[in-house]
Amino acid sequence: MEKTPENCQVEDALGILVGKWKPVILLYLLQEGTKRFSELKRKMPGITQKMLTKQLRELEDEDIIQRVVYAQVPPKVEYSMTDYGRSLEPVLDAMHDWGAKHTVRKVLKADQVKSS
Amino acid sequence: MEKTPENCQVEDALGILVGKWKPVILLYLLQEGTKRFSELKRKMPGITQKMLTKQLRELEDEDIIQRVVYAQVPPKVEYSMTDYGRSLEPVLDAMHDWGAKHTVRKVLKADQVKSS
DNA sequence: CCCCTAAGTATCTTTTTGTATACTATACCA
DNA sequence: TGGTATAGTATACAAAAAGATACTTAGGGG
Repeated sequence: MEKTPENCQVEDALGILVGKWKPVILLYLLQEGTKRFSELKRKMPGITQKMLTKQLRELEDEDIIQRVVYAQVPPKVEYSMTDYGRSLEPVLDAMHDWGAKHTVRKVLKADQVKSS
Repeated sequence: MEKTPENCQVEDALGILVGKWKPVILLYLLQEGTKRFSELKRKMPGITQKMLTKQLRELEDEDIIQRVVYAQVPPKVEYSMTDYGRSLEPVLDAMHDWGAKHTVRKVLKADQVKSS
């Protein structure tokens, strides 16, 4: 597909990735596989239950992740990437690579300020 | 740099790209080069002056774009990508590619619903 | 009986984003 | 003398995202 501003598919990917916690959730699921709700929560101190639930629901609604509920008490719910979700990996990779360089640059800039 | 959730540089790129109009602005500047404020505004019917100004300022603060003011009346201000900004191109490409496939998929899904 | 756990809901408040509208400066043109 | 154009700022307001806190459900352990 042609890549013009009028025809901006960038927004679609952006729409899925935007959310304070979504990238982190996706990286966890991509790299560490299936995770329970409580495991994700423990990994992200600072997130509230409501927020985690909301982000997971949104990702599930987009078919990026899969939610499996076990009928037991206390509840057990597992989340994992769908095949479709895994197709986002190149995007996350590109962002990560850019971010890594960006971080280096920020450090250099901060350095310049200090030594001036 | 290692790619782990704890070390999430994805957010940096995301932080720069998020904003209702930023991806479109960047695609315009990347693909069509230097643009005046009013040209960008005309290209994006629906954006308010305040919003366009704000998005441009934020991109400028991140050194993604460059702002050149000509001392004349009526005012003339030109915006263009910085070299650093151009380094975002792979990210935008990855997102665009994904978005293009995603669009196709959405169409197929809508189709399934109709034929069921 | 009461408390614990896991994975949530339900409300309410705050913060962040975005929209709408009006206003400014100043050279040039008729 | 008054209108036009450009690139804004100021102010008020609406909507969306995020955060804080309390409540729920039901089985198992003490």
